[in-house]
Amino acid sequence: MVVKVAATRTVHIHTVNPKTVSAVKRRMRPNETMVRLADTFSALGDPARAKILYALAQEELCVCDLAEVVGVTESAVSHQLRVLRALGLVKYRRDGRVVYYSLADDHVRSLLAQGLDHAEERR
Amino acid sequence: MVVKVAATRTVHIHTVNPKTVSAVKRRMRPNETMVRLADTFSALGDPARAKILYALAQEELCVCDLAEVVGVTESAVSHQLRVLRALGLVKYRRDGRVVYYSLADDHVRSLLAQGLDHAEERR
DNA sequence: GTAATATTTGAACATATTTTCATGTGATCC
DNA sequence: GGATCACATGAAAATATGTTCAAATATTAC
Repeated sequence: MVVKVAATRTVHIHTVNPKTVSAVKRRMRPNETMVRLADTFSALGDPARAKILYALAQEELCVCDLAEVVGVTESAVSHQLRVLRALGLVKYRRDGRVVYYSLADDHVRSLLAQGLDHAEERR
Repeated sequence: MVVKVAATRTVHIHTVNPKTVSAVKRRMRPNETMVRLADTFSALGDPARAKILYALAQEELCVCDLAEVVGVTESAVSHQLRVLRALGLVKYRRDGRVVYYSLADDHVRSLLAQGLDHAEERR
């Protein structure tokens, strides 16, 4: 629906099913929550990071071994690990000059498993 | 470990735990699978798309109502719906000039639920 | 102390993603 | 038929993201 808001400006105020819209809006989670949700999924949404997490789902690994497993440079892995750390998805411990990373909790493990179900079920 | 591969070139051949590396590599899924996995998570990895999917997890909605719920333009929603369609995450039906979208299957619904668990559990 | 190793960091670059805006298409209403 | 509405699409613009390379930090070995 086109509505005139000034002599020269019009605006669309569409809502085909206003009741449905307000019901769904009411049930929508706060923006902050949805952004955090999206951030979590984003973390899994890059092949390198998905591989890192899948590898860590099996065993604790140090940066250089992760780089070898994933097939990218250590620097690239380190940058990715920083975002995973910031999201609280991985934790680490230092042993001498080697830093071992592992999954922060089982949430990620089950998200990965469920995502793989979907990705591997095939047409 | 730095290895000289030519008079002027050196290369790092790091592997702190070679056995672990080969074990994890052996269990790693094919690259194609991991890319598809990442693609699926990417779809959920944008706030607008996450909101769209969360809304559709409740009810079938048309494009303009989705735009209203999510708080972006219809054009933007339409573009996002195209990527969700391409990934087989949503389906749609036409009713006159209105197009109603809904979730393609329950996979996404459970991924969303599980992601929300993580996003809402606090710190 | 110096040298070497494992990792982190910063900045530049390349690439991808998202939104906007204008236009195109299909359907209904008159 | 023409006008309008709901949606889709393309290209440009604005952002964001990921990798690379060089340099910095932390730890150990000597």
